[in-house]
Amino acid sequence: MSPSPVSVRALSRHAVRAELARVAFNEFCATGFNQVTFADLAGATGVSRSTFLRYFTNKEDVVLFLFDPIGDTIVEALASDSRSDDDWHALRRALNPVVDFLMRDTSEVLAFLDLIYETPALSARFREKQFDWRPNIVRELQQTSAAPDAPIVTSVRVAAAMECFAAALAVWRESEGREDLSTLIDTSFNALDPTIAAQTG
Amino acid sequence: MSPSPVSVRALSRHAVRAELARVAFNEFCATGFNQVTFADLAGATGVSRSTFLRYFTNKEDVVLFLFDPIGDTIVEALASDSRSDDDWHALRRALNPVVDFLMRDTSEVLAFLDLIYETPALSARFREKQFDWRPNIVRELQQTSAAPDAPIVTSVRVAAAMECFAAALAVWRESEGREDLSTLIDTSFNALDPTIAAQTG
DNA sequence: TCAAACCTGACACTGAGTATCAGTATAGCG
DNA sequence: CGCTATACTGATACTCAGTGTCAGGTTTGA
Repeated sequence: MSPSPVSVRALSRHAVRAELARVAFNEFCATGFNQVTFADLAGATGVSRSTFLRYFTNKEDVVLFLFDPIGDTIVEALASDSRSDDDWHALRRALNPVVDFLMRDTSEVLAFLDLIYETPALSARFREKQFDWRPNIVRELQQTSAAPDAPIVTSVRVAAAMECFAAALAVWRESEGREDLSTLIDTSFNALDPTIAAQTG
Repeated sequence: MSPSPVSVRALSRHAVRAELARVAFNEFCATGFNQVTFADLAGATGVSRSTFLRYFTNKEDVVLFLFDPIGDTIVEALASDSRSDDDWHALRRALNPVVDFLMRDTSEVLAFLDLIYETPALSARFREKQFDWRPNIVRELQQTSAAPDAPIVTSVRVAAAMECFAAALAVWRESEGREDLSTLIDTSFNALDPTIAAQTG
């Protein structure tokens, strides 16, 4: 038998990671992110500090690694898009699977966002993570397009789209999940479209 | 005599800060940002580690504090704007004084940007700094406008404008200052204006 | 001249993140 | 089944950023 594409070790590693993160998240919520040390987490999870640190590159990643799939989700959505219209509408559509992903368990996501938004260090890393998604998205858009625009043009559109998503997510959290995330994203995207959002001045 | 608005101590502090930063910048360029420790900087500047740390909140700030005035510059530009048209054009105009500020000494600014862009920790903090400018800009826009839009709408526009600036600055640096920064900013802003940038699809 | 405010260097401390190493468990192969 | 590669683990030691405190000295403003 050839080595299985998903090795047993990788599965185990994934499971351990999830369990460590689960326990750690409770600690963070109870005591505050900055107050909890790796030594505390080691004690709470029953694993050594060394081992804990081997599963996460830094403390913020213990919370934020859950959002890692989003970047790839966007890229894949763009790849499987018919691309009959412009970048902006394609980017808007590419966020739909992300919304689906977040809506799988809204109360869990809201709990995570609460912790993130009230912890500056986590907010900062969260923005970094979103920033890191951009290059792949830009590349995908440029490859898919029949007549790609200048790199700076595509980059700016992607950056703006990600900021629209971020702004919508922030408002959605403030509403404690009561407002509709898709509608908020639409509002954000329309805010940059002068043909739709005519201003009074 | 009433206490002078700019005290002698504040002046001194400002001068010391500038000198410390100047020496530190040379060290960073010569040895690499991450390789230089606060102990090294203390040695190079002839001041104690404690004192050095009292002048800067963190290592990144030693380099980035030079860009602090930009946020206020944008707000002031908006405040003194006639606001005869929409947010987007007002934001574009508000960047003109920033361009002037950066063009006072292009070679120095380019040297700083080189160090920043090749040091991930500095890039991240630089983005954080730009992010911190946003709330004040949003507030100014909302206060100035006769009929302000919803907060999320203004926030998204400000975020997009700042990303346009960042993208233009990055390209300007890549061109080693040969391209025109104002033109690059125009290109960025137009990339988000579908009435101007008609796409081929 | 005096007191309050401030600056400085020295020192001690916490905690994140890195690196190494010996011992152990496991996967895959003959 | 046994062998060997490889990966996981905990212990330990280390570097360095950043915080806090304290005593001694300097400046400021009255």
